[in-house]
Amino acid sequence: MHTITVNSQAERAAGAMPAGCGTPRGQPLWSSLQDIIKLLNIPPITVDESDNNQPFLHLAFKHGHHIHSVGQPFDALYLVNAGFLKTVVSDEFGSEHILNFPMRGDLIGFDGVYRQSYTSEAVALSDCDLIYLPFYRLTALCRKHPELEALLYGAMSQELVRKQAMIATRSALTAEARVARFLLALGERYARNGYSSNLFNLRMTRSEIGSYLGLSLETVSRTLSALAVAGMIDVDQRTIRINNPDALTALRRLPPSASRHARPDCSGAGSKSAVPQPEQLHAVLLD
Amino acid sequence: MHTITVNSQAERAAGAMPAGCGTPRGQPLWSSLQDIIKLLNIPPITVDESDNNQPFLHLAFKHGHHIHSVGQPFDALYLVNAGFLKTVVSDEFGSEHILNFPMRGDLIGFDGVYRQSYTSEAVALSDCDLIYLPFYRLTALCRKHPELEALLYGAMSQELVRKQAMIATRSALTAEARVARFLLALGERYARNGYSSNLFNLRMTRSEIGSYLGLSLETVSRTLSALAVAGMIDVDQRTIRINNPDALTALRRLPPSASRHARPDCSGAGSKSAVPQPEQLHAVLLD
DNA sequence: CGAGGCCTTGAACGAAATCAAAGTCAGTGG
DNA sequence: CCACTGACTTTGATTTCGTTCAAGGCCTCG
Repeated sequence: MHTITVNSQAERAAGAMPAGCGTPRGQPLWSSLQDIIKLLNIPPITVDESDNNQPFLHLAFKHGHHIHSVGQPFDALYLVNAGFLKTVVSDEFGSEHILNFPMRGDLIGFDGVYRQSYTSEAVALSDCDLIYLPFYRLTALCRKHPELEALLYGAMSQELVRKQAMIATRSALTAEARVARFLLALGERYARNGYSSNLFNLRMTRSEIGSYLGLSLETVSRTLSALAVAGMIDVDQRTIRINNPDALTALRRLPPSASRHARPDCSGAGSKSAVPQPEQLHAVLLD
Repeated sequence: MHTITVNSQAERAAGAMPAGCGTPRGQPLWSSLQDIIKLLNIPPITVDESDNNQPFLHLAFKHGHHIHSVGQPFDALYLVNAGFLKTVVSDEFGSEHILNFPMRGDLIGFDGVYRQSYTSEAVALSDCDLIYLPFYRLTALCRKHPELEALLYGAMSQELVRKQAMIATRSALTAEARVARFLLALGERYARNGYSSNLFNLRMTRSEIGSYLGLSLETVSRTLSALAVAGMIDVDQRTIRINNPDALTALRRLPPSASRHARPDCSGAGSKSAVPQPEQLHAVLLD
């Protein structure tokens, strides 16, 4: 891996670099194709030496900065090497909808391929280290390496599948279930990167979680409190501890029409009192 | 174009054909690559003669039949040449969520690339004529024709952008606005295929529309009635006439939090009558 | 210490879901 | 031809989950 110093502003002004505001990092400035493949959340493959001689640039983005914005000409994907971001679309009224919270191993920018300009914006929620992947270089490599090509098609398809699942999830689950699953999914993603899946820090505000889940920030807050009261999690500011992942997994809405015959009260397992805990979670825990 | 007769069941059993239940059509049995490119809802390109000598097979699917189902091994995309379909995902409770209503020019099956098996199912809502596009053939051609490759990446990206828009739309719009836009979008798609954009037949049930829009079938029915009462459309069973596209376009929710400072009354623009149409659509028509 | 985000909690409201009951239509078979 | 069946649709009444509005508390950072 080389270690060079680049005046990013100059290079980028010259059109060799992204139009965003990222700057090259200090330490590992370049990554080989093989490094990149290993980083992806996808079964890795091996490519030959020769193609590892043209490494890809790392860019650093500070907390709060934009990686790309809506309408900006598309030229590259970004692979997250470190840090935490959000991707956002704005509707015609100006309200924002968060699409994803990318982290290490995630690719950003697929929506720009169509029409050659980004339709969403990506914002760093922490200081980030991203690998800059010019799309023409990527596709050129794909023509040489069918396995890599399969990887790229696969990654785009995966994005699609996630969005499909998101759509289905949103209209099928209650607020409680959505928040519960959000926490679980986040934990699993942290776990994939070597962190704890049970104890972690949210990097985003309640409002951002709400936007992602299609809920108001108040509902998110209330639900977190409710899950905490139920003992499934502990909440301290943005620190979350998951005490009972199984309960969170099982948390669901009384399905639209089914399970209406289920016993209406099953939360009182321990039955600490005759009081049916009226407010609490009107959800059902299926064993 | 060749005109041959094939025993589809035999060929498919031999692995040369899709596992679905489609059968080759009678008339135009094959399409050239160039035909296919022209059919796509994407700026067309031109490919040289040689690659038009290996044409793609057409398959006929009867109303109600499955093109592919969840979990079925992925091997191909389908391009709709004629007919009307729905793509559906089922959640863990068994409830179905409609993702799209593909018609002429639309591609089906991208979700299968990841994991090499379909995560959704596609069902014919009318008799259909689909072009069977084995994915390996497609990608092989893409390696030879960078423009075609761009088309394919672009089509996948477009899918992604649509889903993103869908997510944003669903949480930002009222039932009225969602139905209104659904009708407009459907009309435009018919128009692209040479039909009227103002007078057409819904090919799907209220329930399916509801599933697509994240609404109950009752809400869809009520909303159609309300739009009709408001004079924006006429509804006769599944026949829809759009009388006032502009009104439908302008129909929207009072934005969640924004525009609360906007004048609360701005519908009286044209002010055809002093009567504020009390119940009707409590929506706002922005000029 | 003060200001401004961010978060929590309560109360009331409201959009759409759910429940319920007719009504319409196409196709079937007597 | 017409009654019958079953799927689809409409409409009404009621319920409910989540939003909106409101107020106060907490934490951070300058």
